[in-house]
Amino acid sequence: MRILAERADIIPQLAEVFRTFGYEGTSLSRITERTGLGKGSLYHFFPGGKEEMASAVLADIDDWFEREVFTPLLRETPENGLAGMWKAVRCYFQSGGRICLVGAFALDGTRDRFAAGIAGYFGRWTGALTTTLVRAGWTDRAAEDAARDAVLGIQGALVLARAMNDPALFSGAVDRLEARLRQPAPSR
Amino acid sequence: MRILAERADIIPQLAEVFRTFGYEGTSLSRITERTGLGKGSLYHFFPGGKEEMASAVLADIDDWFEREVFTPLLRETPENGLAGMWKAVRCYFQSGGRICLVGAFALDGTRDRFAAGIAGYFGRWTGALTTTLVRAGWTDRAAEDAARDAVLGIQGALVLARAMNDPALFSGAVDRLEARLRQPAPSR
DNA sequence: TACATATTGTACCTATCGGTACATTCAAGG
DNA sequence: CCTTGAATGTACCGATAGGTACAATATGTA
Repeated sequence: MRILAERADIIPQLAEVFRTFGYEGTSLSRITERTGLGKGSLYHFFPGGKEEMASAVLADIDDWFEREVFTPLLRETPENGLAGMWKAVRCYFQSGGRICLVGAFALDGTRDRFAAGIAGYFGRWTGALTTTLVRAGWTDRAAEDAARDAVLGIQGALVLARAMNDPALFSGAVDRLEARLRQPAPSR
Repeated sequence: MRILAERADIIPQLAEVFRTFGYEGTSLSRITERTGLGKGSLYHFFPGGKEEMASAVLADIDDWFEREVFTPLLRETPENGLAGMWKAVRCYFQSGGRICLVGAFALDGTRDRFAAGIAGYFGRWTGALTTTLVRAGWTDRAAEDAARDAVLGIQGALVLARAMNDPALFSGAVDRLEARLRQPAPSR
């Protein structure tokens, strides 16, 4: 067994730091402070420095969603896939207590640095959700709109919940988003 | 007439810098570069430095929404108030080409610095919108939920549009949000 | 024109930024 | 053991961060 750190162990801690302070607000000294790892270790695991650290975090998030959300959405029945997605979303974002790092990075200049990863994450999410809704009987157009509205609703709920410092706001919004995707043919 | 700068002239330029780089990513040198004003002028108008600059920008945004959105919402007929809000939203966010600084600040550590202002902005927005919907015949509960969903939808649409680098995505989402508020009694 | 005030440019300060170099320590395999 | 390579701590680098001090300049008014 290893006592020393492994790259994979560090990534969740890095993610928390970036989530807390944003990309620009995250300094190496803050990373050291939160992870207990000096620059020596940090640059050993991530020779590309801060940018590679953030990149690794994004890739890790991407993997998690691919495994826990996107793939189930496409492989299981639409009902199970959707149920799994909402459960995963509530769990991952800790009922509104944790923000989406990908969304946060998208808003400022950090986006340019990770444009491909950010667009890929949201593209595959809305894509998988659209496909699922079509399989559930929605028309192509309605499914695409509804998928975007769901994903964007989650992001907006995270913004609003954090702005108002009220995580319950996230839970309530997610309940309504989930309900909206359950009616097979949209009434509007 | 004055040739030298006035505080009010600087604020929109400051807003653009903060929008582009975020609070932490905005350095004094970048502000100087974009505004053409040296540290002398900057600290003359904003003795509190960067924090006061961002604070002034937030207050300016707040004023604009108060004047152009919240007040009309409460003073005019619900139909006119709502129509005005959607027009103002499309215009202000430049059809998805411009993000909401208040929402961006809410997501990272910057929130703690401006917590009151950020919560106030979103609180007054959802509050005015709730009141308007009640006046339009919605039940209290449905109005409150719908108001939150609309505001959060706008924020999420900005995130998604920027993430996908597709401003049209914002316009489409706003069309649907507007339509959803138009049906007096929600079908669900 | 002369004065008072508002505005601006220059020089400088300390702290910290991201990053590098490298010697040291550690764990495991032969 | 002893070697080897992964992992780490320490010291350091130039650049830039936010901020201050203050002299110089511009402006409106008497």
